[in-house]
Amino acid sequence: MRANLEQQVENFRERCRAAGLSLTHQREIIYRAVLESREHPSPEIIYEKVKALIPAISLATVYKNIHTFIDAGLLREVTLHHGSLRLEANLSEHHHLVCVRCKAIVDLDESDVAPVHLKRRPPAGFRITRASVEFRGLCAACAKSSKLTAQS
Amino acid sequence: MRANLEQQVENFRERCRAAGLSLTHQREIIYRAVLESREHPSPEIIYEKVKALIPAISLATVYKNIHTFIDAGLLREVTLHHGSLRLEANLSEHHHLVCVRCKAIVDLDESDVAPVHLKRRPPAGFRITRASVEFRGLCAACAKSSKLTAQS
DNA sequence: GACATTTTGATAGTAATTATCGTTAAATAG
DNA sequence: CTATTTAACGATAATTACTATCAAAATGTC
Repeated sequence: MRANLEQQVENFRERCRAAGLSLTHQREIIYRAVLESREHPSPEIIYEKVKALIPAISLATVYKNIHTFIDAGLLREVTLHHGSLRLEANLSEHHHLVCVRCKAIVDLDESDVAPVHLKRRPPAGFRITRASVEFRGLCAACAKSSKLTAQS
Repeated sequence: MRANLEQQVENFRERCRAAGLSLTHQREIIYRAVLESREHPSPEIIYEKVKALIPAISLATVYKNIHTFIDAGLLREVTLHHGSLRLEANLSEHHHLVCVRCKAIVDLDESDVAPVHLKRRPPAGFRITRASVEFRGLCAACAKSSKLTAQS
């Protein structure tokens, strides 16, 4: 279940202090905008929402704080590969192992993973055509070169 | 197991003909470049590989053909959200339902999906920190407005 | 092989994101 | 509570990834 909103915001303040981040008005409004969104918003969407409350805010501030929050583990990116299109020719069912640091993708055969299935009916007429698992973690090389600072 | 390369290329030619696509030298080399890649390449990487064989090729040709191939179902994009960063504040384990057309993302609670686990040992020292399932399909609104032409 | 149609290459244009830098606000010392 | 230090902000230029345009070249068909 979803914790109550003000509680989550208080937790946010706590974690900012713990991470040595200044608590600015802009930061709290940006974080709230993501918290209150169900739709996994893009930076542009967040910018629009925040601008309704802080008309003078800069788009750059939104981007900077999004990254600050990701680095501090307060927000998470839905995909680690948003920067550039990544392709595959393997059209058979399979799964992926992704390194959160170097973004390398390794295929896992379908048979390597316990069968995936949705226990409930998908929401409101959604027609599922495919299911694949993404395992995130650190590849051997990245694990060696660094400690994991923020989960992704 | 991986079908042999020349067989896959022959299958590619077949499917191009079936889709009414001209068989150009550029197309075959681009498709081969993806086929021969283990690393789920970006358009830039493909461009570099292809340029070694066709020095005069244009980057635009690479991009156009990648999209032609995706539309024809010959290639698949690893993530549907490479165009723009998408965020979430929900840090607990959960899964996603994604519409291949409108790119909407809906959360599924961890308990809605049968437990995910890797049956074999992850390759070469990879440390997994998280596993999540992406269900792809068409949301109700998109299913109504169109037929599914290419799988993603 | 000639013609109609696609595709290609060069390049200009656009969207998303990042860097720079002077100004302002937050944190902390006194 | 004021001054000082430091971090963050806002404006905007720059960059990166991608897309559109269009004349020239290659493909497929008859």
